[in-house]
Amino acid sequence: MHSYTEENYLKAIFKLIEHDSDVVTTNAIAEKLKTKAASVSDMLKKLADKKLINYQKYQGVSLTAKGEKVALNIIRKHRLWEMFLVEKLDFKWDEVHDVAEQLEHIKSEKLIAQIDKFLNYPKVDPHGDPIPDEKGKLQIQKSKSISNFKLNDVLIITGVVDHSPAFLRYLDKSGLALGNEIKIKEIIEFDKSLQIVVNKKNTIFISFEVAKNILVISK
Amino acid sequence: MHSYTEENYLKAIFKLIEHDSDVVTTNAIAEKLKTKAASVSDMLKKLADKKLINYQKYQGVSLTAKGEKVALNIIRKHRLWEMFLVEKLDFKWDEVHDVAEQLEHIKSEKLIAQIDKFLNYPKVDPHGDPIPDEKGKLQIQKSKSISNFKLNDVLIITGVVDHSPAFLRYLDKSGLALGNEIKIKEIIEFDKSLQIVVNKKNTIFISFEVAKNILVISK
DNA sequence: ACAAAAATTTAGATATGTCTAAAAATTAAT
DNA sequence: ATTAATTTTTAGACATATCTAAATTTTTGT
Repeated sequence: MHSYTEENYLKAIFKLIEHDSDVVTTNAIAEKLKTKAASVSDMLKKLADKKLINYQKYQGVSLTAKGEKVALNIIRKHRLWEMFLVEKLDFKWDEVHDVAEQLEHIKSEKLIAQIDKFLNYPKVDPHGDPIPDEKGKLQIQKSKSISNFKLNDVLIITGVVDHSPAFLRYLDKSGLALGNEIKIKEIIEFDKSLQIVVNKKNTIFISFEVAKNILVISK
Repeated sequence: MHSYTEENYLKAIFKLIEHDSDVVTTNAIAEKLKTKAASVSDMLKKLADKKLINYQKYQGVSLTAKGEKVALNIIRKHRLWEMFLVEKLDFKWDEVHDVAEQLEHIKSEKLIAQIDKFLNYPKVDPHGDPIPDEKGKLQIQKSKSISNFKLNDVLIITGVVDHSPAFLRYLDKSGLALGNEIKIKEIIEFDKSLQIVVNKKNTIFISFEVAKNILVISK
């Protein structure tokens, strides 16, 4: 079995690789886990010994098949727990992260299988992130951020990039939720900020920064 | 905040005091936690420094008010999680212990409050053990084991002393469940084993050892 | 291509929790 | 009441995971 800490390192590496390059640097991991590069070096050595990562000194790391399996399992558990908290225990989507960070390390095959069943096998979590299946299969997200679209495009909100409570609360306040339809009404050339119509009703302004952090698909 | 290990020590001390004497010995704790007396001594020093236990070398330990509060909170979480597993996730009563041992250490006030609400504020767990309230108030169990009663007494099963899967599965197999009515039909003098009628239907034999481990109240 | 800057690793410490073996204190027995 | 047995504690190690500071490697800039 893997320690709490090892699991967190594998998850961090997976997430850093997922969106960006194919290799992760020591510093990037240190920043993500709020620890120091020296500590990361130590742990990388340990994970490499266990064949969970591909690691050569100074050359960055990637996950082995074995390491990726562990990471995906943790992510599966994290996202199912988030779903459970929101769907069954009335948590808001900006409140679930820290608790799910703890729950994801509970070791019990049956527990997570039953949670999955109890939730009726959800495909995405409350932030629109896909939930890997028992085998670690992850559905590819085909959504892009709003900033990739053009005037008059009609889109459906499917997810968020930033998961911070501050950002999620801003979306709540602005009436932007998963599943909402938005239409790009105006694009300000100067700062790339946008005017959008939400659910054919309310017109609001969002900055380029916000637009980059909202994931959508064409309607 | 207290570490996972500290919480387990406090819970163990509480449980050892609960039924037996007013002071616990180092060896008793070591046996309960499956560790060595030397390790216990080290930890007791630490817990005493934090004012969670009353401890004088060689004289055994008891919990301070502060330590008892922590212990009761862990027990509350453990029992609520057990209830959740049985009621909502179709776990059997002999399957919940190990998972609840992990879940009880999750740190989130809101989480446990919501689980409590979701279960509609249960008073006892699947084994009939009382669930402490948010303030740590524990309802006193007035039940005794079957072995304390006499011929022709009619009783209701309210709990179990032994929580081992082996014992619980034996009860399932014998048709003995919480809430069942039993009548003492015969007491064998030689070995104190009993013949009992369950729910006015089935007559079964149970050993004195089993009788000691089933808690009941008079009907 | 070489020096300077940045990133990464190693060395040596610290903190937690565990262990074995030895020492000390308590309890039991004659 | 003194010895023997048992229990408990201390001393010294070990494993995990972390840190700071120093050393090393890689990357960048001219």
